[in-house]
Amino acid sequence: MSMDRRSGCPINLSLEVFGDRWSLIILRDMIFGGRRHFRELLNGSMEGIASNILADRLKRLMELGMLTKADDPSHKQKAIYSLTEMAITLVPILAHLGAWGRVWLPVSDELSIRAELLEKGGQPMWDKFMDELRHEHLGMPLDTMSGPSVRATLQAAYETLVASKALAADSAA
Amino acid sequence: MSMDRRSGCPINLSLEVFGDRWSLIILRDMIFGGRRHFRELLNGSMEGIASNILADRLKRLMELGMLTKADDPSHKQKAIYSLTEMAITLVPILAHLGAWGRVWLPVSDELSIRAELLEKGGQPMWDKFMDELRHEHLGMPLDTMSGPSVRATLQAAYETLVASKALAADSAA
DNA sequence: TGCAACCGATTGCAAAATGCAATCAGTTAT
DNA sequence: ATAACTGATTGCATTTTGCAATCGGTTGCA
Repeated sequence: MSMDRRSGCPINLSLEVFGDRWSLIILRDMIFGGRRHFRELLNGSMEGIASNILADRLKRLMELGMLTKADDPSHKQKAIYSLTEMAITLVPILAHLGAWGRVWLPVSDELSIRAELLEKGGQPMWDKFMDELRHEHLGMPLDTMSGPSVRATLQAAYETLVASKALAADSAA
Repeated sequence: MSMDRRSGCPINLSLEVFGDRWSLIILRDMIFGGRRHFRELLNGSMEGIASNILADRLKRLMELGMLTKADDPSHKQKAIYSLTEMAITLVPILAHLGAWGRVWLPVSDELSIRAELLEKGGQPMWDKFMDELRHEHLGMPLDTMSGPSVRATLQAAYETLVASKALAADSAA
């Protein structure tokens, strides 16, 4: 990986980390989708990432310190990718990014419900989510065990909306 | 510009808008640097953008609704680029991005002082800044005229730091 | 034991994006 | 007159991307 930096500006450096069309998509799928394996990321990606691009970005994100890789004890070939603290602290940025996109871009209802809830939940919800991610990826103890996980909450809202949309489409047909 | 979207996910759509290495740099220079003209952006860019890339991105950002272009009455050839509301609302995202980069990436002291002040100022400072940008780019009245502008405050802090660094380097030599 | 499915990648290749230098025609200041 | 400056455009070499096929090894099942 090229380590030549264009400038020491924080925004520029951040852009050099995830200013491409795939890195943040992969992190999104790990954070919100709970994906940890290559194949999960490959097949689960809504946007259809190619396997060579995925391999390249995983390697790059590891070199940047955003991910770590470990052997899966249940399968000699399987690797488990984990988020580092550096990646987990992207949660507020992802929340803002989703909120901005929801206002200004042609988002789909189903896919933006998560962003809406995350925006409404604000910093307390982001803190809870980051705490859960630290537990899941770094093995840290959960600060507080209060109700369903943030990811489960978001996922449930998404599935409820998809189901109600399907129902509406059925009754219209 | 290609309008085919990979998915309706807010994060993905946001990434399709500025998930490249230059778009956000240009917006940064317009927002924090106050640049409005092609040459200002071309020569003032710390990262050294090429003129063809700049022309392409300006066109693209206009098509996306992030910028508008107007004639400069003082010079028949000059064009003035203005931020739209869509671009102005990126301020909190840029603030978060800068804050994240300051923590995790090898930023330079001089260039990160702005990000530090913007982070410490929080939402009130971001609101004031957006208000000033609306005045500057959209001709809207200033809500409150209170002290120096946010941009001037950030710029002054930057210059003070550069001067003190130069002084320290002199005394060491 | 054979075999299909699955594992994380890698390879070859075409297409697109990028970076760089030179250049453009029109405008302005001297 | 002319030199500098305006927002670009062009040509070209290099790099990155996207896609499809494939790799060698592992696993679960018959």
